Order: sequence, then structure tokens, then C-alpha cells
Amino acid sequence: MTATNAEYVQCAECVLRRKPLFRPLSDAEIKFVAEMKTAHVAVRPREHIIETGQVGAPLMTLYEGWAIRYRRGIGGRRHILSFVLPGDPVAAESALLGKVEYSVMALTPVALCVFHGHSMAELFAAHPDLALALYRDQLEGIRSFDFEAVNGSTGDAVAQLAYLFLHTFDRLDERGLANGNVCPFPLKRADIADRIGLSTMHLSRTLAALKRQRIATLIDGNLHISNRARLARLVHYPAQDRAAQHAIL
Amino acid sequence: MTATNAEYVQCAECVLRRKPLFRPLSDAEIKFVAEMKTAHVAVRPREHIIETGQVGAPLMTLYEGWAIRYRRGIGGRRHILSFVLPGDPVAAESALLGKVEYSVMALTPVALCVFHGHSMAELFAAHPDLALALYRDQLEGIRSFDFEAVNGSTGDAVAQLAYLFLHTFDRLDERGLANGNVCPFPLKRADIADRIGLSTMHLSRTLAALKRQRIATLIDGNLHISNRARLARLVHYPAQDRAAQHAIL
DNA sequence: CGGCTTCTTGATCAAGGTCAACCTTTGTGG
DNA sequence: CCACAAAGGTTGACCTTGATCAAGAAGCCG
Repeated sequence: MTATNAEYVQCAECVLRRKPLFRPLSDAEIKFVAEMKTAHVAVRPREHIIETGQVGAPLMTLYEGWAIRYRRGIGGRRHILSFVLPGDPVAAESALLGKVEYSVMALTPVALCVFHGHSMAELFAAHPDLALALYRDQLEGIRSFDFEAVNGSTGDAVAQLAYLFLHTFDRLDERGLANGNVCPFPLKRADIADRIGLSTMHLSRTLAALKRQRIATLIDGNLHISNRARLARLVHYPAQDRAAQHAIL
Repeated sequence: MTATNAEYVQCAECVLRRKPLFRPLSDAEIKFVAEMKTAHVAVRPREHIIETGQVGAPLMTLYEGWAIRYRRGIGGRRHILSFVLPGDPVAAESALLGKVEYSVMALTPVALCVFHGHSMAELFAAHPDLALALYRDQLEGIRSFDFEAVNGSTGDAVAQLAYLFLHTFDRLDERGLANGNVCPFPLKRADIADRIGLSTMHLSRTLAALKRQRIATLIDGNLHISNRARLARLVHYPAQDRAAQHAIL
């Protein structure tokens, strides 16, 4: 990752944190987090933020833009583990397990908050409520993993794609980044394919099917969900329980 | 779950906790955990410990035996998310997110420690080091999920099976439950199949292939790994970094 | 206007699913 | 201790989904 200058954002002024999705911080917590934040960094599209095996990467949060977290599998094929959206942590593994076993690459211009003014141990000791909220978030993340695992083993290509569309749309919506039934979707076909484990050719056919049935379409870097009910039925997508608030640093 | 009587095990006498795999607890931590533990419960094979959607299940740890954590997917098909082994938490989700989205069923006779003498919030406030260790464990769990996701999308049936064998063997070995190149493996073909998303018929063929090549065999409820190197090569199974210690309650 | 990369469409192929028969083990009641 | 039932496991034939290979069509930018 090559650090590029970016307008420094003070934690107290962070607009992201104010979104209803995120758990409000007490004054003491904001002060602590502000001390923890040591840089605000810009990264250009297709640049790596972290590479597999890297040690000592500091804890970061993605502030703006899209990134992918990926690994290479059998035959060197890329598998995208998740899309990293604003508010998501980057390299939490590194801070506690010593090294990361995945790479993270910016897809769009990205801004990152870097936290190494205090360690996680200090955070856990000083702010147990915040720590608990972070722990909760991990459990929620695992819940999504579980859904994907089940879906992956019992569903077909359409189900995979439907889940990706719905889950991504909802995550953006929670962050105030969706608009009606449209949200930004700055992904190439190859990115989508590598996320759900399809070939780009078959993905193309699957996308065509959803478009033909007027369920969902990709136009010009945006995802349009025209028939959410039908899309949801394709994956047994659970009705939105009002999502609980996430922790954010 | 029907509670059956079981010999109560005091935390101070817990033999599981003493295994080198687990992080030692300070005296104060042991005292806290002992206060947290409110029951020691036995469950019979094929009995549910938790069912999907259940609310208010207390945090538990599996003390002895094997259980499966599963969900039903599209078409009602069962997908086994993980095998629960001694020392693993059960229903951590419930304690923090309110309800569980999976079921847990005993495969063998099982003993459980039940913890609801203190809440997680109290634990986080009183013992930040222990809390951090629990957080770390979640991150490690996610690392395994990541590996499985990549393997699932880039590997074939043999790779899935090889990973399951190696990962399960290693987890048992860390707990002192393996013996040489043999470990207990009390699973039906249907359990294995539902874990890796294969039909029992195709699993049967895949097992036969591993047996024919003298790589690994299931005999009489035990897994024999006769050629670990070849098995590992089938999945690009990472060399064992000395596994870090896990937290345990 | 070339010369990229990305996307789509078609034809063929293979891994693994499904269906069906059969074999083997475990269990149960007489 | 045997007879028979039921569950679990294996094997074979056929079919489906999605991968692979190959050729074009669209964009995109110099």
C-alpha cells in the first residue's frame, strides 16, 4: 500500500459514525478512539491495502469506497471472501493473531482510518462496553458466513447471486448509500464471479436470466432491484429484523 | 434438550482446561468462571442441545463428546456448519444476539457446562484479558471459515474431504484425543456428506478412492490417516504453525 | 482508427447429483 | 439364538449444472 495524502478526518467529526447503523460512542470512548487513530490514508483503485502473509499491519477501518478481501485457492484461483464497505474493519486479524491470511485490494478510490495509537488489549481494558460490541459484531459476521455456507451447499447459481445482491444492497442501505431500489455496484463481472465461485460465462447467463425476468439488473455500475420479493424467494432470504447497531472505531 | 443428571465437575478440577491447548486462567478468573458455571448437563445421542430460533439459551461449553451445529437450507436440506468438540463454545450467539440461527445436536453422549451465573458484559468488565482471548478465538474461527470458503469454491470433492479429515484430526490431536495417526470419528456417511455438501453416494466413491490410494480410511468409527503428506497436498493444507492457545470458560 | 479489456453467446465436456437396486450391519422380538 | 426388519452403505446407469474452450461483440482510451 502506498500512502497517498487524504484530508484528515477527526473522529469527533466522523460522519460515518453518526449513521444510525452504528452504536453511539460515549465521550470517553471518542477520546480513546481519537487517540488510537494515527492516520487517514487514501488508496487508489487496484492498489493493495494488505497482502497475504503480511505481519504487523495495524488495525484499520474503511472510511470511504469499496475494497475486496480475497485469497487464492487451489490452482491459484482468486476467491473473494467479502466486500469491504465503509465502517468495516480491515486487518483485525493482524492486530491479534500476528499476521493476515488474506489480501485486501481497493476497487474504487478508498480512504482508511489507521489505528495504532493504542493496542486492542488497552481498548479491552479501558472500554469493556466497546469491546463487547466488537465481539458481538464478530458473532454477527459469523452468522452471515453460516448463511453463505448453507446457501453455497444447497443453492444453485441463481441463489448465490440473489443472496449477494440482497445482502450487499442491505449493507449499503444501512449505511445510507442506497437510494430507493438502486445502489452503487462498482464490480466487474470477474469480481462477482470470484465472489460466488462461478465462471464469468455462467455468471453472464445467470445475470441475463434475472434481467429477463425483470427481477434485478446491473446498469452502469449500479444494481437495480426491481422485484425484491421474487429475488428474496430465490434464496429464502430472511426478512429484515431491524439490524442491531454495529461497533465502529 | 432434556437435562439428564451428570457428575458435576468443578471448574477448579476441570481436566479439559489443563490441556496445553487452552490458555491458563488466573486464580481470579477461575473464581469468576466457577461462579458463572451453574450446571453440568448430560445429553444423549441424537438429542438437540439447541434448536433454530431458540431465544435465551445460556452460554455453554461442550465438555465431553461430539455434537453438530447445523442449519437447513434450500429444499430443507441439512447443512452441518461445524462439529462441536470438547472445549468449544455452544450458543455464544444467543447470549449476545438474543437468539440462535442454528441447531445443535449431540452425536455421541455429551456433557455440557452451563454458564449463566454472570453475563458476558460482566465478564468483559471484570476480566478484559479473558475477553480479549475470546475475541481472538472468534478471529481464528473466521480464519477457518475463510479457508473452507476458498476450498469450497476452488476445490473438488477430494479436497473437501481431505480438509475435513486433516482439520478434524488436528483439532482432536490438540485436545489430546488423537493417538498416532488415528482419531475417533463417530460420524455416519450422511453426517460427513452434509458437512461438505456432497451426496452420500458420491462421498462413498470419494472415500473409496482415498482408501484405494492408501491415504486415509474410516474403520469402525475411527479415522486412520496413513499418508498425511499426500492428504495435505490434495488441499494445500497449511503446515501447522504451532496453534496458539484458545480461551475456554 | 487500431488495440486493449470486458462482456456475451454457443458448443462441448465433466463432476457430481439423482434414482434404483442391492449388500451389510445393527437391532429387536419371539 | 435365530428371523426378520430397518437403517446404513455401496455400486451402477443416467442426467443436470455449470466449467471450459472458442469466437465474436461492445466499450474505452490512446
